[in-house]
Amino acid sequence: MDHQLVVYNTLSRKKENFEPINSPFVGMYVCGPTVYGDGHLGHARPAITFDIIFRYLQFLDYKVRYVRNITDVGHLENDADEGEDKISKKARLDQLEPMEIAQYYSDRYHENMDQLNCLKPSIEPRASGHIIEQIEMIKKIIEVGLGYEVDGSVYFDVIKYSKTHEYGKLSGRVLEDLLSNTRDLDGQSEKRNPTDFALWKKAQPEHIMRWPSPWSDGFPGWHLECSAMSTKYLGEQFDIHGGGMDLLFPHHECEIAQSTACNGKESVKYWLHNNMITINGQKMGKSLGNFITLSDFFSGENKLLEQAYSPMTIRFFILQAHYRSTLDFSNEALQSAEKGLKRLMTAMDTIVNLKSSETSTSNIKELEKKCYDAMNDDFNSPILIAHLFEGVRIINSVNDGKESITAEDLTLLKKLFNDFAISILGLKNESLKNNNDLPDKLMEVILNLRQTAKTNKDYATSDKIRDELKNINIVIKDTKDGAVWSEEN
RNA sequence: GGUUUCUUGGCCGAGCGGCUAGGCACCGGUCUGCAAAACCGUCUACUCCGGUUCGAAUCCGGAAGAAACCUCCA
Repeated sequence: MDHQLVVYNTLSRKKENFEPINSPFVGMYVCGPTVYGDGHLGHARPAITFDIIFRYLQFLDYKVRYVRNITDVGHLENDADEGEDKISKKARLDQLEPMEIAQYYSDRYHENMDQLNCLKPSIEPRASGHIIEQIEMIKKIIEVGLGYEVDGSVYFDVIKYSKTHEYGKLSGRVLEDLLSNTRDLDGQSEKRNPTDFALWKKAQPEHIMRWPSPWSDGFPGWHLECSAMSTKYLGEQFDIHGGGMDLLFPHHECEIAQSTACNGKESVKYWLHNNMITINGQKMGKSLGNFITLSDFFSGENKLLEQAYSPMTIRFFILQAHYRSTLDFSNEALQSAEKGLKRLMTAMDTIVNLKSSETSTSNIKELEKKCYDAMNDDFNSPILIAHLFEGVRIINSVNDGKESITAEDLTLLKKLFNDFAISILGLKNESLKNNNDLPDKLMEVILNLRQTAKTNKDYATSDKIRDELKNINIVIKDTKDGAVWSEEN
């Protein structure tokens, strides 16, 4: 089957046919978290967005190398020289080694990602493990004359770069505007121009995270790691670079400048950006302090939450909106997502026992095509989900005997749900049926019923329960502390 | 202030010039010991004002409102 996938490229602001540089191989780099705090709902968005992109590309038989970094080198909180970085600050406050902070929060992040059923990236490089690569990159940039050193720090010369390249092409910014519109310069910058950005920063005495370099003991600038690590693992040119829209400027713009300066050519073919999750119409973010952590969602322990929401509810909620649209958080929206997901999952249980007939009242082939079309149109998961609900309607109608389906169509329908709901959208049934605790929980109910019967001296019933369980090799033994059960072979 | 984007029914959320998006909620019905589920049906839309067009939620112009980025943020 030949499916033309179309993706929206931020660089061209258009949908483009997806054609890998070196098919069937696809390289995808996504900006990961800075690990100095618990992951919140906003972090789930890119993770899930690029998870379904990863899943779908693999489903289309591409060989995908998916790289998502962990930023464990603290970025400066502000551009002033005496700025402290986020990880160091947290470490100082908690009296821990910065790497303890980074380790703790990356573990938490991974746990959340597993809960959300996000596949692990192929490579998850850490910035701190690639200091050498970053230093080499700075050397190259200085070599080509686009980096300059001032007192142990190295900056990228944006003005000079823009003479031969278009700085601002990704975010649609014009350098002159940037220069005239930059906010207050916070004084004492060593930079030649306010638009220049740091490649290497000399560490102040109190700065704990530091590495040696030809220029000073310090740390790499905050855009450099992505350029260095994407080049290392995906090559000088690769297919997809993803991340949140808030990273568009300056982060990704600077990445382009660095990589281009270094490699002499554009490195990324398709730039993909997910939109923000909002709360009361405003972006949910760390700096605004209006975020709700993923763990809070799963436990329900947050003032803003009326109840707990399972990881799959969160996943489904996010997938019900297109990744390039903002998505507004509310309890009402999450509750309807929860119900919708349940309906979908119930139908997937129903389909297993569905009976086929001579004829079909629905066109499953066409439904399948619509599902492919939805995903091929820039990963339109909400449309895909709408089509899956059409499938749900069919399943329920057939189950009710109001519609019919042939054996062939039934097989196709099962495959459709398996492919699109499970493999591509990465949904999974969280119901008890797929829960390992189920036997224990069921036996508890049965043993309680039997105990009630015994208390009522209804020994016929209590014996019947014991005998019938014995028939399926479950043995009940009455002990002083109550009944226990075990499996006999 | 600059750049970019958005404004759809009770809520969420698709839509890219003509065809019911979908989910949740509501209402009516079928089914039902009760409850739930399921099924059928119904009802609420395209911020406003102009224009292009046989025809616009969809294209163009204007107005109002909102957001993101311009500083770390997914």
